[in-house]
Amino acid sequence: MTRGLAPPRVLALFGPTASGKTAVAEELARRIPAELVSADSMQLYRGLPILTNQGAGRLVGIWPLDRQGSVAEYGRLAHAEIDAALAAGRTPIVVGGSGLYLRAALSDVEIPPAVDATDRAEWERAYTELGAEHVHGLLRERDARAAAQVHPNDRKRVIRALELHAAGATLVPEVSRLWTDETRHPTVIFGLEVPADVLERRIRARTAEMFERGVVEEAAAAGEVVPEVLGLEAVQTLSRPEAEEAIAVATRRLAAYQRKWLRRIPGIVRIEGDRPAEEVADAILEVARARQ
RNA sequence: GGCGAGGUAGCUCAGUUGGUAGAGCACACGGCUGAAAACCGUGGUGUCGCCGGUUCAAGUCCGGCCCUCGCCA
Repeated sequence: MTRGLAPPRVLALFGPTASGKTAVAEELARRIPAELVSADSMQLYRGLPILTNQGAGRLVGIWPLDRQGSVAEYGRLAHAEIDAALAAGRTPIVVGGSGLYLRAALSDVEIPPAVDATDRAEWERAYTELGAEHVHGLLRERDARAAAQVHPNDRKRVIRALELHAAGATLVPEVSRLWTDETRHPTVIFGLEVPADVLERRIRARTAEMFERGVVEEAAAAGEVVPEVLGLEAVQTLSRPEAEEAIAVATRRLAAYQRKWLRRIPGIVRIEGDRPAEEVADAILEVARARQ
């Protein structure tokens, strides 16, 4: 089979860590001319390929570990990759487990602008010196809608809302387009879900495998990094059994978190059960073609 | 066998002069438009090792037993 897909010109695959996204994406790429585009906030970084489960695809390992990336920046890169693939007659398959990143890749929703770093530092100081309630009160006077949405203890968002207001923008737009089914191109999004016990087994196996593949050396070489990568500190500071346990626990929690995002994505087609990647890939193509 | 320490939530542990069992982590649910594997909110899930005694009232005091760890034999 060599033809591409149209009108659903973009496919997206979402699912928890260890749900088998990567294997399914690779099966799809064998069946149609495709380009895999990662929608994973951690795989963007270069230097921890084992710990972050990097596979093939665009937007994998593109940033050094000492930089602070952002969704907005990722979104622009993803748009360019998707459009380039389409221009080349290939089907972009967006694969990832970060819900916000997936939406940034598929939609053209503008994520609010950057602000002056000194502004942020000032709000940080105000938050520390005057207290959460006081600063939240300032936000209520300036942007009541944002204040209603953000808890006073949510330091990051209170500060973000204040700096956005100062820049003439808002954290909470009157009409949100982020979690709608709007996409830049006709798109079908698939959500992979596997039973909890299967996921647990795969997480354990994958964690053990990381150590076989040399995650300890990888982590030692990385040193101190900007993004908070799951398990990095554990691998650097704990014994292997302790680190394996810590990573398995954190990965299980991450998978639960990703399941929440999966349910939040509008129009997602859920594929459930513990099925071989070939079978899932066939099912996905069948649904995608039915929408042509 | 003797001496010592201990047994309380899934885990690690706190619990004062006896007065409605509680922290962290885990877990569950929810929020989250420059960090999203981040951040924030809510929730205690228990035969206090077992049996008996004292007491209005026992995780707490008394007696016996069981189990774990350490040291000595």
